[in-house]
Amino acid sequence: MKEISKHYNPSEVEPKWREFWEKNNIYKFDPKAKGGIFSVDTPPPTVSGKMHIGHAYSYTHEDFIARYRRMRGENVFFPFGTDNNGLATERLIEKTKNVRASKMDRNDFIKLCNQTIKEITPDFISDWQKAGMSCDFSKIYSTIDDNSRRISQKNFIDLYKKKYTYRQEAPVIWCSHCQTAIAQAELEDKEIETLFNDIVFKLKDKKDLIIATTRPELLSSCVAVFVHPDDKRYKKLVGQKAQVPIFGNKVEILADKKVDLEKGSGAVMCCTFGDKTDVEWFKEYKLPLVMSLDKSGRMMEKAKKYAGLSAKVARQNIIEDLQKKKLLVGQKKITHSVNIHERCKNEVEIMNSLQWYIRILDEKKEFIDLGKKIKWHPPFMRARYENWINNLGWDWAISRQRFFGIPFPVWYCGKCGEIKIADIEDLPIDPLSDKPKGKCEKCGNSKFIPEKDVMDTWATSSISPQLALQLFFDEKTAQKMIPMNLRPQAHDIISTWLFYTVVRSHYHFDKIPWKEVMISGHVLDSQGKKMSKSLGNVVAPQEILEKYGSDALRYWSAGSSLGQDINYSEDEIKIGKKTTTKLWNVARFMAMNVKKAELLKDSEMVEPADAWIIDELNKTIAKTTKAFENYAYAKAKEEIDGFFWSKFADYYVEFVKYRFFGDDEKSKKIGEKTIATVFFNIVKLYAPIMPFVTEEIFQTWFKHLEKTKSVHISKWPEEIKLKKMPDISDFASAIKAVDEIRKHKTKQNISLGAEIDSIKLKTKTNLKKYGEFLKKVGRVKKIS
RNA sequence: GGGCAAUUGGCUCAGUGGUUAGAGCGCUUCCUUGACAUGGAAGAGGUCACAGGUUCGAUUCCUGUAUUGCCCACCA
Repeated sequence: MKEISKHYNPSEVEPKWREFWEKNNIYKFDPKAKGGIFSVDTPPPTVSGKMHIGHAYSYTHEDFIARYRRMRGENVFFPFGTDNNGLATERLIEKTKNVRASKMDRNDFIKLCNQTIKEITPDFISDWQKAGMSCDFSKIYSTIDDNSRRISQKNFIDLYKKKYTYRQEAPVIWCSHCQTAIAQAELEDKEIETLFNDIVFKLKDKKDLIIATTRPELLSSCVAVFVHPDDKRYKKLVGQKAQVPIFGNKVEILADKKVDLEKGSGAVMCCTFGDKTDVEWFKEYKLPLVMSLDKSGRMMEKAKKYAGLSAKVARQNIIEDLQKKKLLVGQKKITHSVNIHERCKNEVEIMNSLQWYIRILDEKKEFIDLGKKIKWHPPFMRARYENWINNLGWDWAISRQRFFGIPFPVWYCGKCGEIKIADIEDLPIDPLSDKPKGKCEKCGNSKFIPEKDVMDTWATSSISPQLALQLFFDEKTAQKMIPMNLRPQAHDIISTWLFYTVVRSHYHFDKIPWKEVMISGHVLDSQGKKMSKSLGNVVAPQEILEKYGSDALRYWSAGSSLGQDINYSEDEIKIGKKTTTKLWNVARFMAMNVKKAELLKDSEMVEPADAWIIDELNKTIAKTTKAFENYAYAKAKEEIDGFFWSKFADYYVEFVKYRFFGDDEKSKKIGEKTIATVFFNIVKLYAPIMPFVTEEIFQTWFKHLEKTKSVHISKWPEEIKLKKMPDISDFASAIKAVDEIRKHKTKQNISLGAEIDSIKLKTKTNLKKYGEFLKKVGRVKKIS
C-alpha cells in the first residue's frame, strides 16, 4: 500500500478529480451509450457575476439525483446552459462596463454585451464545476447564441402560424425606468407611504363630489367617475356628469360593483390608466383613451401646463394648485403596496402600446390539467402553480423595447402594415439588418419596416428542453425526447420558467415538457431572513468551497427536504467536513489492516458480527435506494449517515479489531473481506452526495474491484446475498451486552481500551455463542 | 382578502395511528484505546403551538384558533 496522508485535504483532492472527470469524459453524454436515457432540463443560470449560495443549494439537489441515476446504469442527459439576454444581462453590462444602453449605438451595445458574456462565462461556470456538478460541460448552450436564436425564432413562427401569438395595441404593464413592456410575472410588491387626497369634482348643481386618490397627476387622464350601484349616497348621481378639477372637462358618473363602498369617499375616478381596474372599466364601458404619461414617465400635452414634468413633480404641483383653488379638502398619509419591476425596483405604469403577446388566458384550464399530468416533488408545489394560473389577468407580453435579446423574425409592410414573417431556412435573422424575401402578400409592396423589439428572455428560456436537446440530437429526435424526465428548479420561478415552459410545450408539441419536476427551496441566513446585499448577510459559496470543500457544502445542502427553505448554517457544513474526515479515517484503518481489498464471495461463511453488519447494510441499501427514487435525498443521507456512523464505525470496526490483531487467519480473512465489502458499498452510497472524497477512496483502494474508471459510473449497490449466513436473530443482545460493558467502564472512569477482570451482565445473552466474542471486543477476562 | 407551508428538547431539524418520541450541534462527566482528540463512551434535557373532534388509543387523521414564512390579489 502506498503512503497515505493522515489528513484528508479537499483543496488538493478536489481539483485533481475534477480534472480527471473532464479528461476521462466521465459525465460526457453519449446519445448512443447503453441504458435508458434519463433527461434533465437543467436550469440555465442567469449570467450575473458569480454563483450565489441559492444556486449551490438547488443545483446540488439535482446533481444528487443525476449521479444516483447514472450509477443505476441510466444514460443520464444532464446538459448545461446559461441564460444571458434580456434586461438582466443589459443591466449587468451597464454596471460592469459603466455604460448606458439607451445612450449608445444599438449595435455597439449588442457587441459589447456579446463580448462581455464571452469573457465572463467561463469563470461563471467554473463555480458550478467546483460545486461538483456532473453536467456535461463539453457542450453548453447560451440563450443568446446562434442556435438558440434560430430555435427561438423558429418556435415563434410556429406560434404565429398556430395563432397562439398575436400583436395588439392594448394596455400593458410598463416600466418607465427600463422603458419597456413587461409581463405580470416580472412584478414584485413594495410597501410605500403615500398621500390619499380628497379632491372636489363639481357637479352640475355646483355641488361637490369628493373623490379620493393617491394619483392626482392622472387627473388629466380621468375618463369617468365610478360609484357602487348600491351606494345610497350617490345613487342619484349615476348618469350625471362631473367636472374634472383644473382641467375642466366633464366625465360621466357610472355605477360598478368593483367600487369599494368603504374606501375613500366611495367614489373613484377612472383614469387611463391608473391600475388594472381602470383597464377593466376601459374595456367594459368602452371609455376613451386619454394618456397623460409618456413612455419615460413624463407628462404629455394632455396634462397641459404640467407637460414635460415627471409624474412625481406633476403630482406635487397639482396638489399645490388644487390647494390654491380650495379643491383639496382632505389629505391623509397611507401605506399601501404597489407593483414594482423586479429588475429595477421602480413602480410600474400601465401604458397603451403595441406589443406581441402569447395567449395564455384562453387556456387556463388546460394548463391546470397539464400540471396534474406532471409528478411534483414535493406534491404541494403544484398548488402554487395552480394558484398562479387562476390569478392570471393578462396574456403573456413577450415583446420588449430593449436591445440585447432575440429579435422577432418579423417585418411590417411599409404600405399596409401587414406582418411579414421570415423564412424558416433563413433563421436566425435580425430584421434590422436582414431583408425579407418577396413582397407583401396583401398589397404587393416591397418596402418593409423591421420590428425593433426583442423577445422577453423567458420567451427563449421557456423552450429550454429544445435548446438543450438540440445540442446533442437533431430536431426530430429531440422532439421525440419530450417529455423529458425531470425539470429541477427552485420555487421562485414556478410562475415564470416552469409555467411558461408548460405553455410552450403544449403549444408546440401538445405534450407536457417533463414527467416530473423537483422544486427546491431557498437559502436564508442563519436567522431565517432573506439574504441581501443591503443587509450584509450574504454568504458566498466560493468561500465555503475554499474553506471546507465541495463535499462539505453538498452535505449541508443535502440536509433539508426537497422544497424546504434552509437556514444557512456553518455548523452543518462543518459536520459535512467531519464526515469526509471520518470516511478518510475508516479508509486508513482498513488500509492498515487489509493488504488488498477483496469482496466476499457468495459462498463465504461469515461470522455473526459480519452477518449482522451485512444485514444492516442491506437494509440501508434498500432504504437509500427507495429514498433516491423518490427524490428524498435528505432521507437518503440520513440513512447512510446512520448506518455509517452508528453501526459501522461505532460497532463493526470495533468488532473486527481483535480478529485483525489476533492469529486466527481464517477469521481474520473473513473480517478483511467483510469490512472491504461493506465499506466499498458505503463509499458508493455516499458518492452522489460527496463525489470527491468517495472518488479519492475508490481510486486509492477499491478501483481493482470493478471495471470502471470512476466510482460515479460504478454500479449502484445491491443487496448482498450470501448462500449461508449464521443465525443472527439474537445478535441484538450481544450489542446490548457490549453497551453494558462500555457503560460499566465509563462509570468506573476506565478507558474502553483497558482490560478488566470480570463483569456480570444484566443483559440476557447467549454466552455460549457470544461469550468469546464479548470478551475480546469488551476486553474482559471473565463474563458471566 | 385568496393560496401554500411551518409550529417537536437551548439551537437546527428527522419522525410515526399504538410499548420508555429520535438525530446533530450545544451542555455535563469521563476516556489520549494499535482509524480518527477534526476523536470516543456515558448522561442530562421535550405535557411533540393551542382548543375541540374521530378512535380502544393521536405528536401522528379531521376541524378551528394563534404565530411565523412564502406566493398572489388589494393599489381608486
